[in-house]
Amino acid sequence: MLSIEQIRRDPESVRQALASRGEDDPLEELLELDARRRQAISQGDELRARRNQASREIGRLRSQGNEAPEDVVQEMRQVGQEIEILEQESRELDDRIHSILLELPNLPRPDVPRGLSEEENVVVRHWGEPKTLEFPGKPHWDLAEDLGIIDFQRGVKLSGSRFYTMSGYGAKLERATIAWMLDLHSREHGYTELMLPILVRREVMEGSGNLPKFAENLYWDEEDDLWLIPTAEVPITNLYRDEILPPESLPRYYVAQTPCFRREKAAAGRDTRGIKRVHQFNKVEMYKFVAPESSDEELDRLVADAEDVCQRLGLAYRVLQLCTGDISFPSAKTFDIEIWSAGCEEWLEASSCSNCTDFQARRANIRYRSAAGARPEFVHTLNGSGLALPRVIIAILENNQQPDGSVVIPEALRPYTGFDVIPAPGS
RNA sequence: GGAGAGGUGGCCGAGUGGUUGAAGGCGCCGGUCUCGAAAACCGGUAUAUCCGCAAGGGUAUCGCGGGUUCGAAUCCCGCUCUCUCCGCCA
Repeated sequence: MLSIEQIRRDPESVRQALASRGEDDPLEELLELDARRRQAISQGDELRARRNQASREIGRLRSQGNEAPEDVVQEMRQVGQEIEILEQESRELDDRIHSILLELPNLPRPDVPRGLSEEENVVVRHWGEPKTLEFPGKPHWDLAEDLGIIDFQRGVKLSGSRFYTMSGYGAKLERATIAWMLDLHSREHGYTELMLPILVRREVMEGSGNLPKFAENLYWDEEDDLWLIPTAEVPITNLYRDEILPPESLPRYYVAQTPCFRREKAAAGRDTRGIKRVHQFNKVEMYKFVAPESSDEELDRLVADAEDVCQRLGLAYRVLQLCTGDISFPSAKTFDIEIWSAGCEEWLEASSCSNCTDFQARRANIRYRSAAGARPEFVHTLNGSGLALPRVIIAILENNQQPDGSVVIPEALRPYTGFDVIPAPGS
């Protein structure tokens, strides 16, 4: 959520920042509502001050055994009604302001490349040589099906399109990759591992920015009003909701593996083959709560931690800085990591690392004190995949496939898989 | 799912209609004392919002929402969460 104070103080730069994202701004309406709201509050406060004073006087008289003067009581009864009207007015204005603010995205950092579509994203670096196969390689949907490790038909039988099942070597490869990534981040990069609920309350979805605007991409249980998370970012963001963290408690780094659920309504018809875009997938998510002044630097280190995963798996990748029009709703600055996959011959987005500045912290009311006695400030939050499983599995399978259809397991994963190779079909 | 108990400030805990934003204690911060520390003593210690350059002042907040009243932490109604016991259950 954007700060109404900032909008009041400097509407022009907020307007420009929103325009750089391709967003129409409602600032004029917002400012007018805000002015009216503040006026209603002032008037109400003034009346309440009068009433409090009179009530105190009545109390004093009563304690001395005297009756309250009837004209004062009458007048205060009148004042009470006026207060009620003003209260209702300011509550309504507040609701309207709040609901407008909930729909506005974060403001891009000044150093984010300007542009309205993904065409304007900037490749900031490459690592590794994109793999080319010496033989006709298969895309993973053929490869995995031939190996008998992914069953698309039976996934559809259970749950419909964009669902799949994994078995045998495939299931073990996924589990091993998750365990290895969690160990890497927790043992070597300083993250604390978490196990989290994947069903969350409505307000938790609001805190992370997924509601109210993106409801159609979420699965929802109506009876209990619980929502299936599209990423671990959602529960982690809300861990410290409505808390004031003491000094010295930042930064905090967390890592968690959860299933992620996405309806993919907006992408209907896209990427329908294979496991690149599915309704349920596993993801290892990194997350940071940091002091505002350090968030840009922390983002760079977050990206580096995600890159480390790719490097250790020997996956060639490129890092993109997303332009103003392509960063996600809560983000002020985002880097994507795309890994090369030799079968379908494309760059696959395996990680998206964002600095959400105080946007989620304001929504979820997460604050901290920089020093004992200091005024509470909103923290900055960052999130990044480290990494998203299906796409890592795609790249591992496609890049490491052999002419006979077998797949060699990356060295780093072998202690976790317990096998070095997924044997060729029929062997 | 059934029955009961309960949600007060960073924590514990008092408080059943009137100068109570809230006693007392703990914790924390500052000071006195000390070579230094401990102890003791003194003082300070919530958040949000509005007005104000500031100093300062007003208002709101005792789980949440509503009601009664000149006035609600205190009374009434609804909701919610926690705990205990029973039932069910991986």
